[in-house]
Amino acid sequence: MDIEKKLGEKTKEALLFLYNASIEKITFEKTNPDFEGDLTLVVFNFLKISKKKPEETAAEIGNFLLANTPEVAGFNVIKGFLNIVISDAYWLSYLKSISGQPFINAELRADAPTVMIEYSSPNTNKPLHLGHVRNNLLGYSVAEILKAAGNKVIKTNLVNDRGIHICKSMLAWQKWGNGETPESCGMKGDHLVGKYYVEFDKHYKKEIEALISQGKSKEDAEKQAPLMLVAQEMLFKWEANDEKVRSLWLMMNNWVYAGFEATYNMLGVDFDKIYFESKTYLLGKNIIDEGLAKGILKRRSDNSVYIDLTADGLDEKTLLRADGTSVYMTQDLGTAVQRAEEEHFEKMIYTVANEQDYHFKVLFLTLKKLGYDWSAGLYHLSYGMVELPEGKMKSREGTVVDADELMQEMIDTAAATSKELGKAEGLSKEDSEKLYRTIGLGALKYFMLKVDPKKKMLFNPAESIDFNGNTAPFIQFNYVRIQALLRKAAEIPGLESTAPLVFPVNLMSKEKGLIIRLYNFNSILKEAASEYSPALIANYVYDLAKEFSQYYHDVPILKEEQKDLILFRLHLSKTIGTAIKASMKLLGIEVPERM
RNA sequence: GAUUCCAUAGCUCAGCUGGAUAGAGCACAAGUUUUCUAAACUUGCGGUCAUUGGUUCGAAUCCAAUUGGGAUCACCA
Repeated sequence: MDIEKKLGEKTKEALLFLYNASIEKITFEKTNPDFEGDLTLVVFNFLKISKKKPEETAAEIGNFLLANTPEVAGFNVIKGFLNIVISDAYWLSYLKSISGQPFINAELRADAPTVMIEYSSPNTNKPLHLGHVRNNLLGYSVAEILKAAGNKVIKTNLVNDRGIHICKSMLAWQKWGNGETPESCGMKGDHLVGKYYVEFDKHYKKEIEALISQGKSKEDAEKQAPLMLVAQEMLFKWEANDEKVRSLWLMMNNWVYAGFEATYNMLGVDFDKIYFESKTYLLGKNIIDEGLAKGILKRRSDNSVYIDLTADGLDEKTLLRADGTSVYMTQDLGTAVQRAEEEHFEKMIYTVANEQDYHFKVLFLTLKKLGYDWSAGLYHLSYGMVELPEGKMKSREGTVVDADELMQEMIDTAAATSKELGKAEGLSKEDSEKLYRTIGLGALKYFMLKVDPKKKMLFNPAESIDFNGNTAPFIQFNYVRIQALLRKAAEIPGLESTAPLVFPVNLMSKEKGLIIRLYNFNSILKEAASEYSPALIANYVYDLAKEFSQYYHDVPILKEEQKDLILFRLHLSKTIGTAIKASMKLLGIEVPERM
C-alpha cells in the first residue's frame, strides 16, 4: 500500500484519538534534506484542535504514529515540523515489489478513456522551424504520457494545405521556378516550396513600395499589388476546382509532404489520423444554419453571421462572411463536430501556441452555447513560443531556425564530441551514426521539453545546446553506465546467482534516496498527465540520474567485497536504468546501450 | 483602449495546490582518475524572488495596485 496514504489514515486516527477531531485531508511533504526523515507533516494547522504548542502537538502525533504504524521507524520534531522516518524494511519491500516490473503498464483497460490529441498542424508553404519542433515534441510527449497514464490516445494532425499562402508559393514557382523540382535541384521538397514563398514576398514587397511611391496608402498598396491579385485569383480557381491550378497544387503539396515526412521521421513523431484542410474547410456551414435556427447565432443586416459573446467578457465573433464564405472559426467548429461524430472521446487536446488563446476560448464557448455536451472535454494545450534573443521568429524575414538544419547540427555536434572523447571507438559506422542521432536529437528534445510548456522559451543560436549538466546526454550517460555494469557483471564468474536476492538490513542514505525517487515515479507520471507537462518527467528523470551519478561515484558496486551487496546494488542500478529508459521514452528520447 | 500571460543568481530554468536557511545547470575559481565509462564527482562564488501594500502563526507561492515585457482583441489563418 501507498505509504503516504497509509500514513494519512493513521494520522487521521491519531487526531481522532488525541484530540477527538476529524480532518478530511492530510498531506505530507518531502523532508528537507538537512533534517533526518523521509516525510514531513506540518502540524500548524492542527494547533486549533490540539490547543497545544506546535512541538507538543507534533510529538504526540509522532508517538502515536510510531506506536501504531510498523513502517514508521522514528521521528523528530523541529518547531511545527514532524519529520517521519520510514523504515528501511518498508523501502526494501517496495523495491522488491517493483522488481522486474515495467515502469509503465502498457495494458489498457477496456473502458480506458479516449483522448484525441492534435499537434503539429503545419502549413504546406514552408519547411518546419523551431516553433514547430516545440509543438511536435510537446504533442508527441504528452500523447506518450497520457498513454502511460492509462488513456487510449489518438494522435491527429490537421494539415493546412490550402489557402492564400500556398497560392503565393505556387505563383512564384510558376513565374520564376523554371520548372525546377526537388529531384532536379536536390533540395528537400518543403524547402523548395518555402524558397518560392520567400521569393513571392520579395517581389510582392517591391510592388508595394512602387505603389506607395505612386501615392497609395500602405493598406491599399498591399491589397492592390498585382502579384497579390493574381494569387487571389489562383485561390478562387482552386476553390472552383480549376484543373490546372489543382494539379500544380497537388504536385507542390506532394513535394512538401515528402519533406515533412523526412522531418517527422527524424524527430520521431507520428500520427494515427491526418486531416487535410482542403477536405474540411467547407465544414461548419450547416452548424451555422442550425445555430441560426436555434437563435444562438445572429445575422447582421449585411448578411454576415456572428455570435455575441460580450456577456462572457469576449467580443462579437463573425462566423460567416457577408458573402457567405467561411472563416477559420467556421471550419474549426465543423472539424470539431465531425471528429466528435467519428470518434467517441473523453478529451480532445489542441496543441497550439498561446497566441491563439483567444481563438480557442471563443471556439470552446461557441460549441458549448451550440449545445454540444462533449465540448466540456475540449482543451487547448497552450504553449509558449520559442523566441530568439532578438525576439519572435519571422519566416518572411529569414530569422527562423530551420528544423532540419538544427537537427543536423545537433547530430554533427554529437559526432564531434563523441569522437573527441573517444566514445565511439570500436563501433561500426552504422552503430556510431545511430549513436550520434540518439545523443544529438536527445539533447535537442530534452532542451525543449524540460521547460514548462506554458512558458515561452529562449533559444540562442549563438550558444549551442549543452551536452553537459542538466541535459539528455548526461541522463543517457548514466543509463549507459548502468548497462556497462550489468554487462561486466554477467562476465564475472560466480557472480550470477539464481538464488533469491538477499537484501541488506540497512540502506545507505543514497540508496534510500534512490528508492524513494523510484517510488515517486507514479505520482509524477500522474501529475504530468493531468498537467500535460513533459517538463515534470524531464525534471524527474534528471534528478534520478543525478542522484545515481553521485551514488555511482561514492559507492563501489562491482568492487564491493560482499557478493550479496554486489547483487543488491546491481539490482538497484538495473531498476534505476529501467526507470530512466521508461521516463525518457515518455519524452520521445532514446537511450543508447553504450556511449 | 480592453483582455490576457509573464517577471526567481551574470545566462537558461526548477521551485504548481502557502511551510524549515529559495534550488539546479551553464559560466567563473579551486580540487578529484594506479579503483565499475570524467558527457562525471566535490568545494567555492553568485539572490531586495520586479516594486509597494494586504491576507496569514507563516508568502517567491494567494489578493490588489504600480512598473517593465509579450500576446490577443479582423468578414486573416
